[in-house]
Amino acid sequence: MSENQKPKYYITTAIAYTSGKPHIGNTYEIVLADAIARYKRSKGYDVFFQTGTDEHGQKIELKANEAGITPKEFVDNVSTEIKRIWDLMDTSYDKFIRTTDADHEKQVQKIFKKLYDQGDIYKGYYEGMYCTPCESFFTESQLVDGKCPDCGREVQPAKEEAYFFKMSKYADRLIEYINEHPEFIQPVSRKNEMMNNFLLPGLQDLCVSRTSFKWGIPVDFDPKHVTYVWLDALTNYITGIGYDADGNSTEQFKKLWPADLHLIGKDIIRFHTIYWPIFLMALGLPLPKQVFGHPWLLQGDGKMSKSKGNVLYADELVDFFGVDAVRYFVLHEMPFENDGVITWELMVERLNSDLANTLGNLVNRTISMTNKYFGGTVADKGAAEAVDADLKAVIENTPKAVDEKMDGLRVADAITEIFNLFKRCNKYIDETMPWALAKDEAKKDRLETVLWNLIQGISAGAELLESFMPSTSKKILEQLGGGHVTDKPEILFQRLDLEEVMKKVEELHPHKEENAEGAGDSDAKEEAVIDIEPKEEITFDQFGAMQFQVGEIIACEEVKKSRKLLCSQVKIGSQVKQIVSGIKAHYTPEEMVGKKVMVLVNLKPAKLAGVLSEGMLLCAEDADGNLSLMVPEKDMPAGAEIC
RNA sequence: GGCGGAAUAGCUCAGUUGGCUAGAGCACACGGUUCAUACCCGUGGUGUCGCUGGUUCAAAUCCAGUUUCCGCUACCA
Repeated sequence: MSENQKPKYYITTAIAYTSGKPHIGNTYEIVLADAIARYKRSKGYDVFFQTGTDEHGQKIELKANEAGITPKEFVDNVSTEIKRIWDLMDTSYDKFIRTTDADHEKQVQKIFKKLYDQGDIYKGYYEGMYCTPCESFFTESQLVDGKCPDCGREVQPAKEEAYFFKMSKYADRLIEYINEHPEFIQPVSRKNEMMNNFLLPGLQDLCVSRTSFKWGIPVDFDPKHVTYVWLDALTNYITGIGYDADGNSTEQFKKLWPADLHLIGKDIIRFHTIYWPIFLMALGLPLPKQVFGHPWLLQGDGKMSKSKGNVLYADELVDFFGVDAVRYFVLHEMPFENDGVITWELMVERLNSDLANTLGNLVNRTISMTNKYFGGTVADKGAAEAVDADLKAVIENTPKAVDEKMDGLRVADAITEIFNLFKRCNKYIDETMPWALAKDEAKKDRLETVLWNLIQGISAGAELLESFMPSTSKKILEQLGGGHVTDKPEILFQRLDLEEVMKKVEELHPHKEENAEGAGDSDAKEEAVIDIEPKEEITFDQFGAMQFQVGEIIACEEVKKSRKLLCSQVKIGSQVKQIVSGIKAHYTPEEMVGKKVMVLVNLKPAKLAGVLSEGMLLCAEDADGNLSLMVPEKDMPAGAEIC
């Protein structure tokens, strides 16, 4: 079959945002995509697999500033690191695109212009409350008690020039498309969320330019604007394969587009199933065939947090377990719809149970017997027995079962099918008892046939494994050698002792215990360091403008309509103020009553969830969002000024 | 508040359009085996299938109500 006759398959991952080193959760996506890409290649598809990095935006501009380097230097570093990890994970991408690539930037500018010229993008005003020092717009609802959520200063109603995309124009066509293509959004449960929350209620036009930061692709006909992230990032899927907005797209583009699968995280489904299809409609391009919003891989012991030292990185896991074990884990442990969990303990358990015991030991015992009984070489002697039939049936059926699972993107289930074959091989050994056959010279042919069958079974499984654990697949096939096995079998997966692993992990990331007693204190303090974005210096007058007093909570109840709010009656001097606070998750109304707390009293009253709030209770917040009310260290009367 | 999903063995979950004694993996226990990385094979559950009611010859499965958890969203920290 020539290259041209092969059906094409274009698969992409989301491009990784270059704000920092990707953890194992981010790394999962590229491994999943790689498994699918390798599988499709094995099925005879002409696969093009694209990944890359998303490198623009205000956050990166800020991070680069902090680091004292230019944004370009910053993203060069991070992008290199990301690529290093993708390579470490043995992923077979064909193209690694960067949104700072010159040809991408040029096309984004042309796309912007084209959409503007045809009237889909128009110049309008981004209206809202503006904080001058922060150079940022906020909607009324984003304001914290009427002030800038970043710096807490006054904001002014203002409008900023911005470009918008007319989303509503294409909404009906998109609704129709989604209804006619039920496979477009995967898993299907996400389809309803998009329909009910966005499409059916009516789409808002999307702001596609910013003037508040510089690190982006300038709008060439209006250079004080930079292209806002989604128009810049999403278009990588077409610019990376040679799209040209003037109609001079490459042959490669014509062959590959539309994409067969966009593999993305569940958090960005909306952008890929609403905005991206609409951009494509506006450009007159066909829509991608499928968007799969995969679930997340989460830490077992609570939220990932750098201060807890429990962030897992792919390269670290690889140091302990090896590339294929990590690939196996993330692929096998990730269900189709629910989030998966990864911990050191689970990782060790999978490695020992599935990889070392079931698979590694199987290969090892088979090679050992082949060497022991036949000097390393066996052939099919045709001494079949009834018991062979079932093994052969499983060998024959497993590829079909894997196909079925992979067609539905059920990667974890596909791997399970392969391991069922290995388990069947182990059972076959017990059924045939080669060591017993070996004692009877008359059964030599039978023994050789058994080992031959076994090698066939394992080899079949190893071949299927190529998509998921490429180097293990290769190693097994090499060791088995199609009937002439190696005389020195290499241990594929060494069993690990959980306690020893945990000890090493402990050395690598000293775990911080929660109990705040005695000697543990210094550690606890060290981990508790929280750095927040420093705000601009203020004058004494500005400080003086805020009035803080001690307030006594005399009554408190839940705000029924909300999830987070408590409504307190706070006695301050001779008056009582009603204050609503978002602390339901941390305090019960009963606990609140009687507390004397620090109150910002001259804050402009605001309605929260329809309830009037006439001030603010001050709290300390840790890295995990736990809140603690500020109370006076000595008993003070309600109304005492805090200064 | 709106829309949707989930609740099944100690743990993680399967259970298609209602149908025979409700399943798998892991963990645990016991038995077998010795080629092998103390490995492999087999056997083992009293599970009120969240709770209450309803439809039916028959409900884990369908309907109504209820509790808890989750997702998206809104509002809001």
